[in-house]
Order: sequence, then C-alpha cells, then structure tokens
Amino acid sequence: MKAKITLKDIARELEVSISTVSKALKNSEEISRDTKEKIQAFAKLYNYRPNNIAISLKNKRTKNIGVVIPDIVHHFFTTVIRGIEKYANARGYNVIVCSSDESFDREVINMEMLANGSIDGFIMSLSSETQKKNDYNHLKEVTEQGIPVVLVDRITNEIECDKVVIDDQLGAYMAAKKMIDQGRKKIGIITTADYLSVSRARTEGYKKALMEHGIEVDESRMLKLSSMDMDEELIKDFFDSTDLDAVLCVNEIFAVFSMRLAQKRGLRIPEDMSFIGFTDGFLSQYAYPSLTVVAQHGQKMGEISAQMLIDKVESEAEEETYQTKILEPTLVVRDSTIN
Amino acid sequence: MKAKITLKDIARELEVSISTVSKALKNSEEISRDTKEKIQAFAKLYNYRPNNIAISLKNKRTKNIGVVIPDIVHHFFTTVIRGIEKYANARGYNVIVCSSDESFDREVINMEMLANGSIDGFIMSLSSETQKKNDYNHLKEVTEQGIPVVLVDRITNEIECDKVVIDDQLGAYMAAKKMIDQGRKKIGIITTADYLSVSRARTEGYKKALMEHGIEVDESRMLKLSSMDMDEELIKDFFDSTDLDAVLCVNEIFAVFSMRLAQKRGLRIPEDMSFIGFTDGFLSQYAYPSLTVVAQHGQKMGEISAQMLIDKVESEAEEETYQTKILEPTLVVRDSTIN
DNA sequence: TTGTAAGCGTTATCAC
DNA sequence: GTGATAACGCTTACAA
Repeated sequence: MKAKITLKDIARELEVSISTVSKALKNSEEISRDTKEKIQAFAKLYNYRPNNIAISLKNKRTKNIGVVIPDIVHHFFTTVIRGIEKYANARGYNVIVCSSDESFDREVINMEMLANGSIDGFIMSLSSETQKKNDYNHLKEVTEQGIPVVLVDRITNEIECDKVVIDDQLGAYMAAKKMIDQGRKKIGIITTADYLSVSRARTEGYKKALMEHGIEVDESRMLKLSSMDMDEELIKDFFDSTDLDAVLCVNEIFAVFSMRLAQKRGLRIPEDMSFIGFTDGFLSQYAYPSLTVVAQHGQKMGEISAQMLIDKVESEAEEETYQTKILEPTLVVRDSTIN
Repeated sequence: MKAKITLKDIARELEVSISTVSKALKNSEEISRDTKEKIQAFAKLYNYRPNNIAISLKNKRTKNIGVVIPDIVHHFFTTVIRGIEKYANARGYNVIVCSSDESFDREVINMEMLANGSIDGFIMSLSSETQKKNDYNHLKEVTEQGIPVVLVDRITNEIECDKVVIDDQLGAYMAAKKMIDQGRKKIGIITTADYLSVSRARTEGYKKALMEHGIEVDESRMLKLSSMDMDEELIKDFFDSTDLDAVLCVNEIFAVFSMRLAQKRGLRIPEDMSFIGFTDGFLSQYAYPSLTVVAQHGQKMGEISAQMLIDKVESEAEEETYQTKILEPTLVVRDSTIN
C-alpha cells in the first residue's frame, strides 16, 4: 500500500523546502528550471495529487455542492440531479446528494450537516412536509450565513434566493387546452393536496383553461390524492361517480395507474377517455397506450440551477440580486390522446 | 449576514484560549464548571458548529463516501443509492454521487477527483465501457492507496475488494424455471452484450434452467441488444423469425418494450406469450399487463454495501480480508405470466 | 532562487 | 484549571 504523498514528503526527499515544492508544481517563475524539473518529475513519478481537504480549508471553498431533494427514486428528480451533476462536474464541482425523503426533519438535518463547511452552496427542492408546515427557518439560517441557495421545482416565496421552475400552470393549461381542442367537455383532474406548490399551480392552469373555454369548473371532477398513496379505491370511486371523457394527472404514476383502471372497466383510450400526465419518464414512454405528458425538462432545470449556483458561489460581488428562471414546459403527444 | 463563528471568535470574545474553548465544548473534565457553562452558553447563542473541513483535515477522515454508478436515471441504481444514503446518513456519513454515464473516462476522472481526500471510501458499480475494456487500473490505484472500495452489482474478479451482488444466475434460472413449469417450451431471452457481468450471469442461468429441464438451448432464441438502444426493428425481426411462447428479458425496459411489440402483433399476454423481466421498478408495476420480474433488492444492496464500506473505513485493523455478499433475488409474480 | 512563517479551524499534548 | 504549541496539507507574503 503506497499511501498518498504530500508536499512535505517531496520536500524531504528532495531536500528542498515545502514552499519550493509548492511553487515548482505550480510552475512558478520564481523557481529555477532545474529545480522545477526535478520536483515535477518526482511528483509525477510518485503520482502526487494535492489534498482537496487542505485546499478547501485554505481557500474556504470546497468545490462541492449540496443537493437536497425529496426523493431519489423518482424520475423527475433523477433527471434534475443528472443535469446538476453534468454541469457541476464540468466546472470541477462534486455533487453531494441527500434525500429528505419528503420529511421536514431529514431536510433540516441534512442541510445542517452540509452547511458546516462541506459545501459551497445548495440546490434544493422542498419536501412535501416542509411545504405543508410552511417552515423555512433552516433555509433562512443557511442564506443568512451567506451560503447561496437555489430552489428548484418545489419552491417557496418565503425565501429570497435564486429559483428555477417550469411554468406548471402553463403546462396544465396546455394539457387541458389540448383536450378541449379535441372536443373533450368533461375533463377531470387527479392531483395532490394543495400545499404542494407544483400541484397547486397545475390545478390553477387546469381551471384557467376550462374557464377560458366556457367550461364550468366542477369540484366533483377534481380528485385530490394524498401524495403518492395510489389509493385504488378512491380512483375507482372517482370514475364511478363522475362522468368524464378526459383526465389530467399531475404526475405520470397517477396517470398510468388511472389509465389501467379505466381500461379495466372497458374504456378505450384515447377514444372514450384521454389522458395526459406530467413528467416525461420511462413510464409514460412505455405505458400502453403510451402517455401524452407535459415534459418538465428536469435535466435542463438541473443544469440551470447548477449554473446559477456556481456563478453565485464564484462571484466576488456581494450583490443581493436573485432571479427566478421559469422554463416552458412542452407537451409530448403520444397515444393516450388523439393526435 | 452572520458568518459562521469559530473557536477563535469565541475565545476572543470570552477572553480565554482557543484550547479552553475546544475543551469546554467537549465538556472536558479539565475545565471548571463556570467556564464551561459560560462558553457553552455563548456557543449556543451564536450557534457554533465545528467546521467539517478542519476536522477532516485533522482526523484524515471526511465522513463522506463516494458513490460512482453508471447512471442515475435508472431505477435500480436509484434504489441502490437510496439504500446507501439511508444507511450512511444514519452513521453520520454523507454521500457524494458521481455518475460515470457508462463511460470509462468519466469513471476514472470522477474517482480521481474524489480520491484526493474528498472521501473515505468508494461504493461503485462498473460502467459498461469499463467492463468492455476490462481495464481496472483506476480501481487498483485507489485500493493500493488504502482507500476501501465496495463493488456493487456490476463487479469484476480482477479487483480484490468487498463485493455485493445478487445471484443473477439464480434469478434468471428461477424465472426460466417458472416459465418451464407453466408448460412453456419455446423460451427466448433478450439480453445485452456479454461483457456486462450481470447479463452474462443471467444468460447462464437461463441456459442452465433450459438444460436441466431437457430443453435444447437454441442460439436463435437469444437476442443480444447493444445495451440500451431499444432497437425496435431488431426485436420485431426476432419475433418474426423465432417461434416463442415466453421471453425472459434482462431488464424491465426490454421487457415492457417487447411486450408492447408482442401485443401489437396481436399476441395475448400471458396466454400466447409470457414475459419476465429484471428490476422491480415502476415500469413493471404499472405496465399493462403488469410485469413479472426478478427483484434485485437494490435498496438492500445499497445498505449492505454502505455497511461493509463504513465498517472497513472505521476498522483500525489492517486485515486484508474481503467478502462477497450474494443476495438472493425474488420472483415477483404479476400478470405477464400465468399465476 | 530558495526558504521561513503565518494562517485556514480543529484537536491533542504538554507545560504552567 | 488554563493556555501555548504543534500538527493536519496547502498557499503565499515576505525574508534571506
């Protein structure tokens, strides 16, 4: 086992001082050609690599960014992480991923853990519990310490920081409009509790589309599921008690699951009932029929967040200007709606 | 903006020495009750938190573990990460995730980046390119430096280290046997190139089951797709040219995709053709019909890897004993096979 | 051209 | 009971 070699080791072996070694390896003009060559050769031979931790301590920069998301096992967040990682790595940053598991406490713990020097900034998406409690003190503390934060997707107005979202309302609007344009009149929505910022926005967009097209918004056509429960009975009841010819779902799991229940009761998709979901994941792609969705461009969101964060981290300027980047969703038309 | 407070700051404010502060905050016996209380109160008031980086430098322990996987946007790996994260966090470790994107170069770069002090150990799953090249020098270097490595799922015999896998061969065997037991005689397999350790093992298991039950292994019933291409034509040709009543697929995407193609040509599933895939993800669960799969227990694998890694990291012992943990897969029976 | 020393924030050893 | 000092590995201003 050949342990990592340090500047000190090189200095000792070559009988020069540590600073000479340091400078030589940085190709400093100060050092003579001879010495530099000797030191560089030695360093190369022994595969010297500077210790990141020491550099971090010195520079007060870790080149790590902390990502706190509600759930890793979720296609959308996964694409966000991929975008973050891609961009961050290209700029020499590492990504520390922590999942809050939709829990407020875990979100707080993870942030505190990382905020003590481990990272230069945060990219995060709020846990549902946090949005429900509406308690953002952990975020406030972090920003007050001067640690930059970028909120993605699940955001809040309570915190001043950079934000990246897609226009969820527009997405739902586009989806509902699509259905209306295809002659659907009895359009339902399957959504989650209102405290989730994105579901709220999507429900708004849905309502807006109906209203603008002279369709009455009927509460009985709106089913609210508690988060990810996938309560089969509730959906069945919904289908039993409601006359629908189209359903908008706030995520792809709701959509694919409901499609199946619809099929089981003999409905043809899209002829009898058309479906649109959110999140352009594998499920939508490979469902049968394939699902028309509002694509959220998670990877793009990740890249942009990472860019905003790193720019802020590296900017000397002490300006307190924050921006909110709103991306346009895209409708990906597949077989669950008429083309 | 209230910047982070350090021991030095506290010492200055309270007019004591840094070491007194350090000891007081550790509740050392050496320090008088009075001083301790004063210091602790002050620290609490100003929300003192020790700087992780400084501690890392001192202890030569980062409490970070590096995870290098081929792809984050992949349900199986995602569950592995979740398991790692869960276990690691519980033991006070953070998880730095890097995706190699199935690329050898990115795998090498990421490992080098992390190996310079950022992490205490690695958990990794080899990229397909690495398995293809069969080049593991980057792993050798890391282990020679004394950094513990745990390989998960996509492993190699070239490296001596702890390993965690499921018994892929057994999984495929169980799946094929299930089909045989249900009277299927013409069982095909859709797999990937042989250099992927898991696909190879699964193909072996498939063959073994056939042979043990007196069914001839027919190369024409074995389709090899190049990784994740999802080449529709190839699968169609396969179905055209081969007479099959059951198909085993080495992942859920292959399975769900082929099921669709089969359905499109009028085959009933499972009556005319039954399907079994690998990976118990959302796709399998929500496909129509739902897919019978070999569950790989990714989360469990993640937890075990993390446990093995952290145990090794924290063990003083310099013993060079490595173990390979082989988990048993489980067959999750759904509607794509007869019950 | 090379070396010394201070400092990043912490802990541990040893002296007072 | 308290504090000075060295050390972790590196950078850099300042001496020599």
